[in-house]
Amino acid sequence: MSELSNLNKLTIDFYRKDVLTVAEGLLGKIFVKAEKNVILAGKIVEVEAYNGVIDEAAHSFRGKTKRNEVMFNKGGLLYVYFTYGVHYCCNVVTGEQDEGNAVLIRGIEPVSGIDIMAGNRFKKGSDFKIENIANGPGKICKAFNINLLDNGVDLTGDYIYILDNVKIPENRIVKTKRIGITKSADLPWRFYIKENGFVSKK
DNA sequence: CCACGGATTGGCT
DNA sequence: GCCAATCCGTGGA
Repeated sequence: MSELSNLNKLTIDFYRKDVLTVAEGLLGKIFVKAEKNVILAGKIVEVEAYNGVIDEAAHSFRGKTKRNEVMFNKGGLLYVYFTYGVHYCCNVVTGEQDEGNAVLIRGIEPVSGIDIMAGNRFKKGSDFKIENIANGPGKICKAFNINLLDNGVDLTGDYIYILDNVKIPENRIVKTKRIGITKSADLPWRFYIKENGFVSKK
């Protein structure tokens, strides 16, 4: 992969597309959180698409609420939600106003600020595997220190953003059913990079 | 009002 | 493999 400084930030055009197109397109891109003194960054290796119109598993399916209102904006925002009373998960809002579409980020391969992310995830001094830092949606938010304060952040800004990178070829992408849901469970809307060790589950 | 379960994770049996 | 953690949205009484 190129140096991060050589990569361009994804622009609004990327996000205002169909949710499945954006989901697949996000694979291989570099998710970045620029904190005061450190850059946290990693390659997106696993995602799931959620559609507010035809997908009962989407938070937006039953209409706008305080929790999910960010999902109904135009694409290009970060949607963060709190679940199981314990974890945060982060999503990329896609498409047009009031569609309620978003892509859940489920797996990230750490690239920069790895020691900081490990510190966010594990007790100081404990042994860990780099593969286990951000191989799951809750783990990603812990590693990147993302919470409800970051809900609605503009991804075209300078705080949390995504860098363009080489497109993952179609034959390197695995498409399967989504994980951990019971409604609309058969939709093949999970995408991950084949044989990548930072995917949450096989 | 109350009960239930969720786009999860990690610890313990 | 099982289950607690622990908040909040949803649905039924």
